[in-house]
Amino acid sequence: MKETVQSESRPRRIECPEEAAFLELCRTTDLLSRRVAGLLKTVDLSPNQYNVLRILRGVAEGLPCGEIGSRMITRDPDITRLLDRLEKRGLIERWRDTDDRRVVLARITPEGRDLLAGMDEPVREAHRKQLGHLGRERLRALTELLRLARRKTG
Amino acid sequence: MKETVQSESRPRRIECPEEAAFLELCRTTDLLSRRVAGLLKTVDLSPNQYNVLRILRGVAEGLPCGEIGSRMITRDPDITRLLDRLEKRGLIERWRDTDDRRVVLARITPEGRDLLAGMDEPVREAHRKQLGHLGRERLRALTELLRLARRKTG
DNA sequence: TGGCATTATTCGTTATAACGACTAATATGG
DNA sequence: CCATATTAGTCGTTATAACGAATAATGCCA
Repeated sequence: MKETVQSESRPRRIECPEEAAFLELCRTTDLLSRRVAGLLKTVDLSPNQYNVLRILRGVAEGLPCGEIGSRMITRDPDITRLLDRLEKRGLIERWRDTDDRRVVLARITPEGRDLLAGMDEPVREAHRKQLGHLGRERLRALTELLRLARRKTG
Repeated sequence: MKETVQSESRPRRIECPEEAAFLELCRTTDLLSRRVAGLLKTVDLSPNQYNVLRILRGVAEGLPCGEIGSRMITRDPDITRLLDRLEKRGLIERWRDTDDRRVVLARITPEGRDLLAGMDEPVREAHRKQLGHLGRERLRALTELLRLARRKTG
């Protein structure tokens, strides 16, 4: 006879498919991110700093701080400090917009661009090593499913 | 004529499929995790603490600290402190194994179990809201792809 | 012009992750 | 029995995310 009420031989949680997907998502992202984080650490960049730089690399004219914040879902004060650190290292620069003098624009510097460029190949290589075995078709499917997952997030 | 060497009208990085998948992975996990993190904060649990509790819930007999650490890819000293906090709140308990007296086993307490149980429905609900629109078939495909992605991680 | 909204900043706070170096207790194998 | 490995723990450190409250500068609108 079993001990107590809830000690079924296997107190298995029934997992709904959404939860299962979420868990796999976390595990996978965690695993993959660790390697990238390791790479970034060799050049003293936090994942968030790296993200900001990559965002800015895509926008030659520069971006308002608030815009960066909203892309990263990070609050203004935290963005300010994040940018402070990057600016101190000369990886970005900030200047006040001439039109609307409330906004401060941030732009990646050539130094920042170089730093990123140096990471491009190692990062890509890491991704290939970690995901390459899926093959082109599955990668495409995965990417598409993820995009779809975010699409209509309630 | 364009300004400088690298100012193609769109300095678009060519993205390899692995990298594209990785980025989608990060974005999606980030988005979904935030909501869960918000839920957890209402009961003062960090995502990691929540993870430990969930791991322990699955193992009635308890688990050695080192085993927890390796499942979470976290170092021993950090696990110790993580468990400290949980033990202080009475959510887990630790005791020395009788066989191998070096190992300390951790087990979730009824209080911990209750706390988790209280979160089960809200968490699941959140997942359903965020991923339900994919539908059963796509969820299954996504889960499977992710599992596959981790399988042979180089 | 005055009042309100927007944008960014400054300051302070807390919790946490992550890392390194070291110690203590116990096991194991020669 | 001794040397070494294993398992946890202790201590200290740093960086960071995340949050709240408040301020400054500017734009906008009535």
